[in-house]
Amino acid sequence: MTLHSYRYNIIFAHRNEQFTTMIKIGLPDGVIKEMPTGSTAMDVALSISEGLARNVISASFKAKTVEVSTPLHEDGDIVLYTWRDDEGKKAFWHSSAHILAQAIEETYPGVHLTIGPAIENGFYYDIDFGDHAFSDKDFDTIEKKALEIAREKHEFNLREVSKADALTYYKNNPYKTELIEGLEDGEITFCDHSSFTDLCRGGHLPHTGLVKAFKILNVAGAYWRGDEKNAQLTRVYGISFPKQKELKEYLTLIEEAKKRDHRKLGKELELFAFSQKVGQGLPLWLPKGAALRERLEQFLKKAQKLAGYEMVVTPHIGQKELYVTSGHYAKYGEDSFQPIETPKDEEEFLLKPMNCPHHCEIYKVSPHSYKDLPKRYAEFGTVYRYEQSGELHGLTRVRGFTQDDAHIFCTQDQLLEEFEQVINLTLYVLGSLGFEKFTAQVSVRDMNNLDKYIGEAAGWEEAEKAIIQAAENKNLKYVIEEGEAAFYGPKLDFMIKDALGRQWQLGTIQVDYNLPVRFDLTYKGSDNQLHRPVMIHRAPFGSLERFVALLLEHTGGNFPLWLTPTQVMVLPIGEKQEKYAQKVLKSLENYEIRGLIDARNETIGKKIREAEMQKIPYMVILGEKEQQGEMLSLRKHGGEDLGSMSIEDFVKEIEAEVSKTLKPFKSEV
RNA sequence: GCCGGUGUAGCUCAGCUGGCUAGAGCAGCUGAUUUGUAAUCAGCAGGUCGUGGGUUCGAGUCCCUCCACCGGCUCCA
Repeated sequence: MTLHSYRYNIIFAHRNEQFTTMIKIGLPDGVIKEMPTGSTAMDVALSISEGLARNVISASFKAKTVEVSTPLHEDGDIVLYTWRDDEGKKAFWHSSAHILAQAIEETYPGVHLTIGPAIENGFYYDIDFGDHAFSDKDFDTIEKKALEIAREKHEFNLREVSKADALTYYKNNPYKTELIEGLEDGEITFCDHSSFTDLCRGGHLPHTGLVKAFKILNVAGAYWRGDEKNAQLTRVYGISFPKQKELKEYLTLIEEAKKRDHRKLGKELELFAFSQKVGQGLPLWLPKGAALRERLEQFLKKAQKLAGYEMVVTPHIGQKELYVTSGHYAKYGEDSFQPIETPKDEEEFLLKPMNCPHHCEIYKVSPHSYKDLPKRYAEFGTVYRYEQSGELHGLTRVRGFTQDDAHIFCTQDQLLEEFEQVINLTLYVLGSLGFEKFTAQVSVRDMNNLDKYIGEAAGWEEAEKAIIQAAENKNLKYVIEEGEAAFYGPKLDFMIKDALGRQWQLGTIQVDYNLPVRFDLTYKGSDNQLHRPVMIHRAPFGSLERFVALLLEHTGGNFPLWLTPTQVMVLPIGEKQEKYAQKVLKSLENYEIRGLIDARNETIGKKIREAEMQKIPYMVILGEKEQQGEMLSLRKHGGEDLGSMSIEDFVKEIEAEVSKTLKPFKSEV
């Protein structure tokens, strides 16, 4: 059960804290329960839910304004927050940001504080340190100081301040002054604790003492108000917890994430590499990585063929004019494009940053009738974008990458069905690769700002309806985001959650009303008139680079069996079993099972260890026993011993395992 | 691009405040060993200490330039 509330003054209470007034609690079934004076936060929590009580560290009461999802609460009712609630965490970390600010200000007098909000995991404070370069050497001092402040159990007190008084208080701080300038009398509040005062909207712990663990995670540069034209501040990230143990758990989680970092795994599993000499952001795919890509491509090609796509191939460069026509050149600016030098300066070529203009030109090669639509052109198109150096990140952000791109040209009437087809294909792709948790995000126009969108309103409306209808028809869990549409059309993105609960955007499907106009694409309708086709961009993987990165982090390197580079490692125990090992491998290869033999003169323990580290799903161990019985002993990655079995049974085992994730694609909607 | 940090052998890392010829483990090579479910033993080889410059009697260590990487910001067709 979650209680939602908005606009309140939270006062956190310790679980043993007694309430001095009679409290009414709204229960989910609509019952209002009255708690006598003197009840503790724990009592109250217990009457709400047994399960919740264990987590209660705090409660708020005397709320000024409380709005809840179900109309159970009246003014003055209690709203309980637990450490597990988003609101509770927010208050906890918001308070911690104040403590951090105090610790820093007392250590480095003269710094300018700016803003310090709670975030999803912890909090940060943006600070102008002046000449001091705040770095990890300073963390220790500040952490100790913060915990000292916490231990003193200072109360947080919110008070209203007039604009004039606030400006006077912050006359030496240009940032706070700017913030206050944007506020009106009556909406300015200061929060005091200890000797420290900060401009603050409210929402706090009752006192600092609840913070028992405090850690500064890192520092980073951040522009004032997020604008790169503004001064750059130092952003100090921190996290805090009510228990030391929880901090430890959090740090362990971070360690876990580091182990799954695709850059680390990519190196360890010999999938890809970078070379300073080749250039930054330009990945080199090693044999195992290339094989993985190949398999992904074949997998998608097969499904796409069934879904009626045609493969096309377009060059890696195009004339500048092409991108001027498409509008991309004006939109992204020349700095994003990579020019090609030509022997004579007569023509200007650019490395291809997207495939769509090329596909539009393919569409234009011949005239089209409504009878041959939809046209679905697919290409594994490698594109180059000159990303700023600081934005490059492993395989997720590179300067050269291959999109599993396709463009569908269809009539407005076909839009709904085509959209459903694409969702169908995307779901198939995600499902086959083990992504089970996802939601869809439908991005539509900002209805208050219609000027920024091009194309006819009627078409937009239909497209937005079609997308939502398609999402409904496919039973997707979706949210509608107003104002998130691209200027040229609405879109649907899949938001997937990886194994560590991190959100990623994947498998985008976009409707485009812009390019068909810019390239003057037409088809002849049944009325013998020329009409404008609608264009759909889609890429289930997004790019192979990004997708492999995501897959690595999601699976921790344990790919689905059908995809993994080496499925089986055959391990003869001694020299005498080498021939038999060859025979076993041959039989497996006849069933299209990918295996290798490790016949080195090493102990079986060592060979197993190395196969384990390479995350190879199956290890086949062959000794004298197995050779005599024409059997094999099977070990699964992770140590599970599957005992001995015949080759045929092993093949069945693999085939069963593969078909758990990889199913044939069904093209009907 | 911006702020902060890092860069030592193929990989992971040690090398304190400047001082003999820069170390270790793994990987590699050679030899012994022919092995039963996560590291057999021994020997050998391997480094312009990211790059260029500077300070110093002396620089892996201090300073500057550039390059790359890492954490963020901004950006993401």
